[in-house]
Order: sequence, then structure tokens, then C-alpha cells
Amino acid sequence: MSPIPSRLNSSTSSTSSGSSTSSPSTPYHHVGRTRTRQAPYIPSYLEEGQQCVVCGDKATGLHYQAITCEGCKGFFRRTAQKRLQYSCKENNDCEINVISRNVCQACRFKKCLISGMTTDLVLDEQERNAKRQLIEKNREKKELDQLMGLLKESFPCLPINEVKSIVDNVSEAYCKWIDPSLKMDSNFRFQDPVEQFNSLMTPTLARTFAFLKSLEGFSSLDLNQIREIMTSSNGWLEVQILKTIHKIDVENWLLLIEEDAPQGSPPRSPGVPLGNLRFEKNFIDDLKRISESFSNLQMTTEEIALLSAVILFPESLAEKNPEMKKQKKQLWTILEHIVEQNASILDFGIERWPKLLNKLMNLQMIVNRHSKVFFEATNAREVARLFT
Amino acid sequence: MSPIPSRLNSSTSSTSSGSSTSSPSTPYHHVGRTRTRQAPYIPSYLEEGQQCVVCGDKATGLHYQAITCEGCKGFFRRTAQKRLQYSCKENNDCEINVISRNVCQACRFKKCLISGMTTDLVLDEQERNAKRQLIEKNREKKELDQLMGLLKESFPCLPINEVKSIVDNVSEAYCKWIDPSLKMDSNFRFQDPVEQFNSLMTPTLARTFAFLKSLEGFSSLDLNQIREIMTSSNGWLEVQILKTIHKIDVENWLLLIEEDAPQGSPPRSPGVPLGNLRFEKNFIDDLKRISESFSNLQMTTEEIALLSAVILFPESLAEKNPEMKKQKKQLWTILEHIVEQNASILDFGIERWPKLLNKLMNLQMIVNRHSKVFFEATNAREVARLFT
DNA sequence: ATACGTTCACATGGTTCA
DNA sequence: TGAACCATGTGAACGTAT
Ligand SMILES: [Zn+2]
Ligand SMILES: [Zn+2]
Ligand SMILES: [Zn+2]
Ligand SMILES: [Zn+2]
Repeated sequence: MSPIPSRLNSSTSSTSSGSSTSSPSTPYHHVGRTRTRQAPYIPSYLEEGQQCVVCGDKATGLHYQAITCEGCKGFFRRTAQKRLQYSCKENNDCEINVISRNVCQACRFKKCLISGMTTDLVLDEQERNAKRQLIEKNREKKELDQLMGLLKESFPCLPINEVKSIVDNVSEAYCKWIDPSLKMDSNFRFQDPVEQFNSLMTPTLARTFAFLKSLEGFSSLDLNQIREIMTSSNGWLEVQILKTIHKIDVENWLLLIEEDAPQGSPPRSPGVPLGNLRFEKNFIDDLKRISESFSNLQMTTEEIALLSAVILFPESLAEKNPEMKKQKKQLWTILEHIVEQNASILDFGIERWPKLLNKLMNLQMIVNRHSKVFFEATNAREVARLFT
Repeated sequence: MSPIPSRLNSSTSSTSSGSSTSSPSTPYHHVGRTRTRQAPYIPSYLEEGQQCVVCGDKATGLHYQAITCEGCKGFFRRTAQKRLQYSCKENNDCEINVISRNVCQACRFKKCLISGMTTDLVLDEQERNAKRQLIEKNREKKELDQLMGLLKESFPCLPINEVKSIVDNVSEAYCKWIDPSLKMDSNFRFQDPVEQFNSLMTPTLARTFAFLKSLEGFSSLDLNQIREIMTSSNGWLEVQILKTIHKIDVENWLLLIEEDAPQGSPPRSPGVPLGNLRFEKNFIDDLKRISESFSNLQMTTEEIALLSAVILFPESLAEKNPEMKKQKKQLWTILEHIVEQNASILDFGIERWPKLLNKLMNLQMIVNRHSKVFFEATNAREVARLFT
């Protein structure tokens, strides 16, 4: 029914907690405007026209263990959530009906309790938070899944179907005829390499995606734009490699990553010898060269982060949108500034900035030269190790 | 059983619903509607009215090693799958019965475990995936078998695989050379035609030729033969027009092509109004007529591909070479069968095949009537747009 | 025949915004 | 404040592989 304003209209400062939530992304850009207002849902167990046990308004279902209207539901929740204390200006016996219910909050809440509503069912701060987080998480996941779907179309890894089927057949035959005991883990071993590739690369892409979105002005990009960005350049690969080469111990050529030890082996290996990675020698050599080259710069975390941002910043966007162009320029400028500032602090020559640019070019060339390597399904596992 | 509200969500009454909510998705479901609700299956080892060891509701069988109801089964599975952690708001000793089971998830799960349910039997993500894939695979196989069976009836004489591979090959070649937009995953333009011809002809001709060449028995044609074929009939024009008219939105008379937006204009035009094309009105009108005519047939990609193949198949070759003649005949036969088969699937009248032939004749007449249009130098640009 | 996962209508919690 | 909305947990019915 129509809410009747009265007396304590002042009430609470009202809602407006929100903000932060980021726009709900405009679920549907409707054209039709019509949006058939769908009939408010009523649970099937309610009789026709059943009344709210508190105020007699039209009930909409069980709420906090009592059959109530939307109004009493909301009132009760707000009261319990914020632990509000009301006091009656009369004799604690105000009548509560659909007209008068907003006159005395104290008596309304009292009647709620008497009518069987229980605050136990009101989620407390913590639970509420958990719920919000869950929803946020799911939202992201959903978006990511969609993106992954699009990405899969855009750069499918090289399937190598022939190899796969040969390997599968031979292995399967082996297990079947020669060593049946192996059959157990066949699930694991014969998993489709393409699937494997996807599941292994997803975390990496997801992180890159999240990083990109966190940059100013990128949060509102839609999925297709993101896909375009991710596929139209090797930027994300370059960023990953940039990260990786800073994890290489150039003295001993160890890749310093934490891996779960297989079993019973020493708890933590100090690192993986580069030679142990199953890539072609060519690639490993380039990796060594470039990581040695960068190690001389002693880049700081901030510098790496900024560099990653500009690498990822899609040129196409900058060209289309002057605002974005300005932003990219700004990032470059800041980076330059910091690099040179650190140069003097680190007692570097004056050449640090040009050197960085030079090395960056080198990095991009190398990534480009080997870009195929990253998409071979058979390499997926090693690539994932590299990018962990 | 009987639902009672409580903490989380209450359960439902068994009402059989019938409500019309139906807002979300509403995927394909049976239309039969009659569907006598068959008695929910109960394993034979259960005694009459045996109870769920967790909540006392009616048990439906062994689930994860304990005799439980459907509710506890689902609750346990979800919890284990998502590795959920609950916490009790009371003293970890909440009573669990059919009424209260939804009050405290922590205690419900605890009771599940105590009652002998084991998470070992809950399939993990990977196993679940494997299962899904297996089911999917089997479904496809089943469908394929059915289709094969259908084809086999239609072509008792021909090896069934051959028919299917012919259809597949022609369709694939068509998508590759003539109309890439048909292919789901080909967001990227045409395959580059063989270079040697590329320089000698317009891209359209080159692609049409490539299509022809990919047909069985045509791969060895040399340039001169090609030229002869291409010039001796309007086949290639007909094929291109056939493609084009299937890109026309007959509601709004828009030609649905993707053009690079000039600059700064809206990123993607929904289509080009036919009237915008710089052809004589005569020609446009015929185009409208013929495209409307074909749109009624709702031709599938395979049908269009096969039709294109037979249109392009040079009569001269068929006459000279009995082998080729047979092949052409075969293509016609396959096309006819598929068209009629689809007629029944699409709930078409029995007239689909004759109608197609009729419309084809019309198409050829129109192309013939306007053939001059395509070769006038001043029209070159527009023709290229049309055939993109 | 059995016991897995899947599907989806439903109920109900929180959230939004006029 | 509360009408409309969104999102998630629930469980009955169901589809399949073993
Ligand atoms: Zn009320
Ligand atoms: Zn009062
Ligand atoms: Zn139970
Ligand atoms: Zn408890």
C-alpha cells in the first residue's frame, strides 16, 4: 500500500552506503523501454490476499519467520541490522495498522517481535559482508568466463591433434595390454591438451585482465574491447615475461619459483634450473640474455609496474580517444621521471632511461620471435610454470 | 517433506508448481507437458518409509555412503564441491531434523559427516568435467549416428561416409572462400587466395576460383581452363549474388556487411540500406525481389554451399568427361535429398525442392539480365561492396 | 538397478532508489 | 520507507554411466 508519511519522517539518514559497488554495468541497454513490470512474486503457499501479521497490509511471504508485508520486512531488517533502539512517546501500546505503522517505531518493532519475527534470521555485519563478497566474486568469475570464451575463439592454442591422438592411442593400448595398473590415472594423463592449456592459462589471463581493469579508465570497458586488447598485441605476454625475467637468478640461472614439491622431496627447492624447463634451447638462451640485460638496470617494483601498465595500454584506444592518449602519455612521463630519479639514487649513469627503452624493445622482439611457443598446447604446463 | 521456514531458505511444498513465473531463460523443455510425473525412484533395498539418517526426512537411497533424503544429498554435494566452510552461531550442537535442517549449515554438515557421509564420493572439478565431456561426446555420437542412419536411407548405394564428407568439404570450402562470415570462428577475413591467380583477377574471382578448385576433381585445372570456365558462363556471378542476397535483411532492406567505418563514425554500422548502393533502381528492385524469394526457403549453409558448387560446375567439363558428369549428378542428388530432408525438419511443405529450382532459374535470369552492370568500370566499387 | 551430477522452479535474504 | 529488484541456496525430478 502507499506508504503514509508521518511524524518521524526524519528517521534515519537513509541508505546511500553504496557507491563503490561500481556501476552494475548496465545490464540491458533496453530499447523497448517497455520493461514489463513483472508482477511482484508471491509464494504459492499464501492465500489470496493474506495479510501481514504485523500491520495488516498485503503479505508477500515469510520474512524472518512471520508472514509480513514488504514494509515490515524492511523495517525489521533495518532495525535489527543497525541495532536501533526506539522509544514510544505514548504508553507502549500504540495500535499498528497499515495507516499508523509509521507513527511509532518502538511499538511497531515490538509488534514485529510479538508476531513471531526473529532477529536471528537477519544477517549480521559479517555475514552480510561475506555475502556481498561472494556476489562480487561470482560477478567477476562470470565476466571472466565470458571473456575466456571469447579469447578461446581468438587465439586458440595449436591443438596438435595428430600428436595427441597418436600419444593417446599408444598410451591407451599400453595401459590396456601391457600395464593395466596404470589405468587408474589415465584421467589425468589423457586429459585433452587443449583443455589443459585453457585451465593452465586461465589464472594468468585472469590476473592480467584484473590488472588492466584496475587502471584508471579501463574499468568500464566491455568484454569485447578487452578481448580485442588482449588479442591484438603481445602485451600481456611481454608483461608476463618481464615479470619472469625478474625472477631469474642470473648468477646460477635459476628460476626462483615456489612449487609444490612432488613428494617426500626436500620441502622447498631454492629454484628451478633454467635448463630444466622443457623449451627449445633457443628460447631459453634468449631468456637468459634478456634477463641478464634487465638485471643490470635493477628496476624497482614501481618501475616494473608502471612499465607493465604502459606495455599493456592499447595503442588503439589511445588513438581513438584523446583522453586516453593523454593518460598514456602521462604514464610514460611518470615512468621516465621515476627511472631517472632512481638512476641518480642508484648511482647510475645518465643513460638509464634510454637503456630501459632499448631493453624493452629487445624484450618485445624476443617475445614476438617466440610467441608461437606460448600457444603450443604441449607447452602449456611449462608456460604456466614460467608465469606462475 | 513439509517445508518449514527457517534460517536459510525454506524448502518448498511439493505443489507441482505450475506457476507461471518462468522469467529466467526458459530453455527448451519438453512440449509434451503431459508427462505423468513418474514416481520418484526408490532403490529396492530401502524399507517402506525409511528415514534420512541426517534429518529424518524420507530417504531416497544411499548417497555418499549414507541413507539420506534428496535434500541432504544435495546439501552435502554442494558443500563438498565448493569446499564451503560454515560456522555455527550457537554451540555446535544444533538439532537437525526435517524442520530445522536449514537453520544451521555448520551443524547440518557436521551431522552429515557423523552420519557416515563421505566427501570422497563427491566428484571433484576435474572428474566432474570429464563426466560432462563424456556425456557430451556420447550425445554427439548418438546424434551423428542418427543422422548417418537418415542419410543411409537416402543413399543406399553410396558409402555413407562419402556423402557426409562431400557435404562437409563443400560447405567448408564455401565458408572458407566465398562467405567467411558464416563460419563461427572465422572472425578474420578470407584466406589469401593462391598468389598466382591473385594478381590476375579480382579478389572475388580468385576466391570463387579457389572454391571451385577445392572441389573434388578440380584441383588439377590449369589457368587456361579456368579462364574458359569462368568466362563461359555467369556461374560465378550467380554464386556471388546468391551469397549476397542471403545477407540482406528483408525486413528493413539492409545489406548486412561489415565495412571499415570511415573514421570517427559509429564503430559498427548495422548494415547498409539497399537504397544507398549506387545501382540503377531496376537492379536494386530485382535484388529485393529475389532475396525476398530466397529468404522464404530458409536455406542452410550446406544447401547454399552445395547449390553454389553445382552452379559453378562447368557443363562443358561434364559433357567431355563421364567421370565428371557422374560427379555433378551426384552433387545434384545430394542437394536434392538434403533440401527435401530439411524441408520436413523445417516443417516446410513438400514443395521445397521445386521451389528452389524455380527460384534458382529466376536468379539466373536476373543475373543474366543485369550482367552488364557488373562489368562496367564505373560500377566497380559498388560491385566490390556487394561481393565483399 | 544404482548412485552420481544436472536442471530449474522456488523462496527468501539483501539491495536499490524514488 | 517500501516496491521492485537481484542473487543464491534448496531440493524434486531427471539424465546417464557403470
Ligand atoms: Zn506489515
Ligand atoms: Zn508507541
Ligand atoms: Zn535429510
Ligand atoms: Zn549449529
